[in-house]
Amino acid sequence: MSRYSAAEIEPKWQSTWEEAGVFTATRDESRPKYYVLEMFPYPSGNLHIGHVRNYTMGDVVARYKLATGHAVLHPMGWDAFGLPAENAAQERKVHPGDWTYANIDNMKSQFARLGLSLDWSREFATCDPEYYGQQQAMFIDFLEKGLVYRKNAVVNWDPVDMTVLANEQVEDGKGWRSGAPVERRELTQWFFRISDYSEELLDALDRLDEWPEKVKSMQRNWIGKSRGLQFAFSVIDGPEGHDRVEVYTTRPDTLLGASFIGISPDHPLARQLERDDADLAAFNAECRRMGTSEEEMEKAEKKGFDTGLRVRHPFDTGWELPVYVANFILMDYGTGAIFGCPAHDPRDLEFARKYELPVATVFAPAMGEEGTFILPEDGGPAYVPPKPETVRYIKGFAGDEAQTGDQAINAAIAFCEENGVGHGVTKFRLRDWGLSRQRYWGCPIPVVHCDSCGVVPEKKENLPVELPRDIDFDQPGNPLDRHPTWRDVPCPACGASARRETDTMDTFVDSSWYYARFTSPRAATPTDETDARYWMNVDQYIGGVEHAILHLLYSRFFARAMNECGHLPDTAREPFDALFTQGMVTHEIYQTRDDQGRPVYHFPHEVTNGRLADGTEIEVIPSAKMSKSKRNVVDPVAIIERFGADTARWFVLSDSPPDRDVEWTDAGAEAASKFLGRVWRLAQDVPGAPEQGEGDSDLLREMHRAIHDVTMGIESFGFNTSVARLYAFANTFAKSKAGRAAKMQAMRTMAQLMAPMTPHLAEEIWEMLGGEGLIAQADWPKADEAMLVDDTVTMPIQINGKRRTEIEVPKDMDKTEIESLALATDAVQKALAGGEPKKLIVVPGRIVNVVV
RNA sequence: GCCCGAGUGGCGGAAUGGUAGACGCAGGGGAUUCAAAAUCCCCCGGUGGCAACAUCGUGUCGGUUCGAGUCCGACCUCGGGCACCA
Repeated sequence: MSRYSAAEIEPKWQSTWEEAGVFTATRDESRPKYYVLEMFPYPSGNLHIGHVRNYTMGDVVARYKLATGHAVLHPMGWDAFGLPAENAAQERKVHPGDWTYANIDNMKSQFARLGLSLDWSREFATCDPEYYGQQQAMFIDFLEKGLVYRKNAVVNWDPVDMTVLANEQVEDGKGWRSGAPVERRELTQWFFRISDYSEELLDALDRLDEWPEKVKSMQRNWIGKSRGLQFAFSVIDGPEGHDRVEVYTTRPDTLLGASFIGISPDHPLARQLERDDADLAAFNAECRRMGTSEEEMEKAEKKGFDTGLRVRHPFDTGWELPVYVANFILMDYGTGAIFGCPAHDPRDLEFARKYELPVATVFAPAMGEEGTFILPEDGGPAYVPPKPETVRYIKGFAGDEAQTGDQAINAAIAFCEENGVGHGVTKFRLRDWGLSRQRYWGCPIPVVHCDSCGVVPEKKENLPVELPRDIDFDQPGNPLDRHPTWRDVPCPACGASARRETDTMDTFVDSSWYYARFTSPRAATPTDETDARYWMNVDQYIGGVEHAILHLLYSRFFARAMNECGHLPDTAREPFDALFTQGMVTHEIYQTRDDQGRPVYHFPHEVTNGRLADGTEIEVIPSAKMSKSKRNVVDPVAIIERFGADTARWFVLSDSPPDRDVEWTDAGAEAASKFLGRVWRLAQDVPGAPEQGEGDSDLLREMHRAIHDVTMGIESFGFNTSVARLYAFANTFAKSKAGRAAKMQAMRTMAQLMAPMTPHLAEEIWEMLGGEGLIAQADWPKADEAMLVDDTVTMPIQINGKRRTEIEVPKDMDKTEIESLALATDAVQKALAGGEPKKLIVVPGRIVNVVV
């Protein structure tokens, strides 16, 4: 008997599939189409095990859909622009393009060994001029439609390296390379008007039935629709032009609990006041030294600066409130100014206690529900019940004394509108999408700055605006800015000498439409109408939950914007019909520190028994998402070399549910390999099995159940249960004494059921057992419903909810018969001790519960 | 800090509100073998018991229900996201 050798059979079938063009997607109006897409990878240089998991899952779906008669589109490409290439350029003196394409070559060869059912003829990288040229064309369309504009926005500025830093490059408020404290700097930048679509992006979530609830929930919160009151406090003796401070609040019902006004350090009033107030200027400067991330702002100690200004309460002109500049107020949200109500906001309470401001409770728990309620002014915590909860208003001014927060808010808005104090407004948290990056390795923004014409889009016939090849990273900052010739171009409008925009696009732009480009990757326009119409939408999108908000929201916006510019049909405004977020593969992080105490990370393969090769002991940080920067990644190539691709595929699908994180350990790959060997041997034995056997129908019954269960598993993304089911089927098969014909049928079916997961092994068995054609193109087996049900069923009998015994009954036995059988059992008789049951629950086919 | 998840044997996990622990790993025992590898078979949550069986048990505390891993509330721990990592 020959041994199962993945090294021999896998390349053989991979070339067979390729030669037969099995996975080339072609439009076929006679078949239902199915577009399955996994989030394309960043070409870091090597596949990691997370990729294997992600792409194997997509492959299972793609192969299954092919077997069920669909025209399948399953493409692959590269999310190839981005920071790591520039980091490599600085650290290793390689050109970002060379580095990227070399990585792509390497990863593509690793991909090939996994035997994925990908249509490689559609491959592209986002850094291909052909791709980003089309992106530039769309940018110009967006510009004409008013979907893009320029405004000022702050960035993290490293004053030593003289460069803009990504949030990731800011550590504890300092630049990661220079160690210099980061400053906020304002630059004129390009923005997409995604906020114009807030309402639509929010409403459409309700119709995304095949998206995970958690993702929709995160997007809803991110979009952040709120109803509130916008009104103004009048400033007493304020500086010229600042006699009012506009405030937005979602809790106008707490107006009588107001204790101070807080404005952002970037608020126009704060900027005005700091001109004549050195202390305030210093305070604002300190606030501006913080990084730009919301997380950093929220975690920072809450600080304020009393401007000395006072404002009048809108309900009582004699009531004056102090105006503080506070470091936790975002200029980007609302009006950049708030009123603080310490009794009902933990952050305001912390602030009020720190600066000894008054605390006044507006509402308390409803009558009879006070419990151990302590007034915030008496040292209790801020009282923030859910808005639908009924509370008792102590300092209410609209509506009943007892009402819900929601009712009170509505009543307060109505009251204020009637009395001329502001008006109700709906606001969204979602901000416009800043796409400018002051970097080289991205898609150039195709506009020209002309002294007489202003900002002028490049002519479409001049696209793509290609990145210059001759650049250097010897100095920090954007090489495009200091390139000797690239910037100098004639104005597309007047022909006078002008300057190219040197900002490039956020890489999220690249990944916001690649799914559409895959439908016609070589088209001379961004998309081809016929192809887009046929293939869109993506029927199943698969990727990491870390993309739950930004990438998916941006893509949803982009599809709408593309639709409005005629690049996608109306039906594709919502581009992903179904979404599956697979869990991450996690691994421990191994770290040492450099001479300045900064962390240095090490790959798992560099670590043996907690030490590096030179004997340095490493710190172990608990498992976290695998990431290039933390180096906690595992090389799947080593596993493929040792066991083969099928084993790697089988292993990543088994055990953990696909949507849950899995911690990578070496244990188990061995077991997967053993199992595949076992199936192989079982298949080899089939032709030699005796013609006549016993239990043919039992084996076939089990086969039909396996078909049913494995199919359900695949359709519901429960690949781990499909795998478990196949283990069980293999166990049954191994024990079966059935005759040759039954075994043949069962084994061919097993191969088919395994084919989406272990396609090479499946083809080999299929061929060995005389299957017709390629298993990759064979029709998916169908379960015979009649074979799925048992004639008898085991019913557990509970006494007071605890299982005590069981009875075996015909599956359609009626309730009263089951009742009498159950009551007759020894356990029930003993429990009843001659008495009557208090209650008897019989769920036919499921359970009997006797309450005594 | 805010938003979203997840917690079940030694381990990964299974379980339409209905027998908790399927399947796999590790472990133990056995068969085969001169021996080993490979393979095959059996056992395998804790406690008590020779056993039958009893009892406890799904992060913690409380609730709903005839019945809760599953539903509700509070908390703890871990993970993801927080707009320039991708």
